[in-house]
Amino acid sequence: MTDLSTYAKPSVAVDLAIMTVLDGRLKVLLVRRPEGDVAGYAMPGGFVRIEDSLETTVERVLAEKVGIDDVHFEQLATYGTLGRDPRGRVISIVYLALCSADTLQTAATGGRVLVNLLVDWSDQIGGPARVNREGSDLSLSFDHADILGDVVQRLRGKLDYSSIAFALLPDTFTLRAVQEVHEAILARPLTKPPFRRKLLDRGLIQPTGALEAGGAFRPAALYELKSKD
Amino acid sequence: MTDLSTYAKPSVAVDLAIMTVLDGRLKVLLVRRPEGDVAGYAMPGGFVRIEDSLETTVERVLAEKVGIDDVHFEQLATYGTLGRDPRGRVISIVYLALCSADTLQTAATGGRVLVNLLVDWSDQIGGPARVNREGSDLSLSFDHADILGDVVQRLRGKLDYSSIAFALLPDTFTLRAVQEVHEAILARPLTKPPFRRKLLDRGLIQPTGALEAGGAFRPAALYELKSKD
DNA sequence: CTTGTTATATCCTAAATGGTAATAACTATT
DNA sequence: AATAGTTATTACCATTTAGGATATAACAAG
Repeated sequence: MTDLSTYAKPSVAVDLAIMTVLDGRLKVLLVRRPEGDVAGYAMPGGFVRIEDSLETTVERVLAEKVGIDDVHFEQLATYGTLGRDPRGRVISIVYLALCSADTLQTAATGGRVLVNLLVDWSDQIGGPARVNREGSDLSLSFDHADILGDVVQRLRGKLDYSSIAFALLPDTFTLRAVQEVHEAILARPLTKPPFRRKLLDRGLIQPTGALEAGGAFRPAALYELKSKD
Repeated sequence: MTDLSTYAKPSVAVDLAIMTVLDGRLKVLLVRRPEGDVAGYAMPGGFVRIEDSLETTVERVLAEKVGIDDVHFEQLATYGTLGRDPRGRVISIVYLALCSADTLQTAATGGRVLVNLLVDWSDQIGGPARVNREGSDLSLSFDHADILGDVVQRLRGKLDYSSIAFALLPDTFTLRAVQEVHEAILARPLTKPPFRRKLLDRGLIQPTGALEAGGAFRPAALYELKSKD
């Protein structure tokens, strides 16, 4: 290998797809870009400093730009096409961050908005995402429409064999709540009994013994994630 | 966002896990690192120049450092832990590259070696990889043992729903050859009839009409990938 | 023409899947 | 206190899928 400082270096950033499910819909948190800069709405992100790891950078963006912490996040993919950022050569490492809806709603102030995220099924290749708020579509900056399309596709693929759905739920939850999260991500209805069976057979969750409160009809049992055993 | 040139930038590299199946074993192409540098064997890689896209960099490494082209490759993950390269801050974007065994064998000259790659199953979490050649283990540079562990895990996961297995085979192949590739990657035997059925039911391949030549017993039918329809 | 070996097809069992219908449990109302 | 209304949970069935054992077919070599 050659000396590390011989050539001009690209900039490296992390971009965060911070997602949740609210009212049966998949949402993502975007920031409105300032005037005079690149137009539209974008995922929050920040540059990776030479003394920070990727994870540290993610946590810094979450804290400083979004004002939340303690959320589950995982790396998805890295985008480095030339010209994807008109201001210069930027390579973006995209992370998926998941948290419950109430946390995100409090974070959606000022230039931050929580918007609906729509991605077609279209022969399991996905395609770019569309975002809208109160009926009107918003335009996405950079290549973020393509990225968010990929993000949703990966989310759908991981749903069955990972435990990401629980990252979108509070500590205790009903089986119906889990199903609603799955339906929002997959954008299609699921039938209850097989869903319950598969979920319980996976052995990831256990009943707490408590029941859902406040409902008008028969209360559902509350479950929680098993601790690792 | 801030000005792109305010802070010192990390270096960005691509590292290639160039893999094949030979004699029923999963192999990876490594380069012996020069004396006086970081010790051990490593994946071939190169720095991402500011005027090159990630894909261009991959193709450059394949051509200049390995001497092959026209191989299937796809991005896997990005590694950016502090201290993973003792020479400086390097973020590595890891690509998986797959090609047929004969291509790789001709490339394995000089400092390049084609070695066995072993990763335990261990409760589907993977763990670090081990590599050996002619019975003796080789030591891996940097964090490449951990990376190669992740690589094999991803390879195993994608085997059933993607067409990566065919990237390891010549243009026409027998069903048995496909099964051998799967068995080498999964490191366990598979039963023939269900494997054949699932493979054919997926509709990705079609018989060419020709038969395998040179064998001592009943020749198998040759298949090829269907063109996209 | 026989034998050895592998390729391919047939069949069976068990498990997972997708769904419908019945029952249970609770709230709210009368 | 009884009843209606709604949802949670269970029971059950039909279909498909996976895994595997066995039989048959096809070719080469002697």
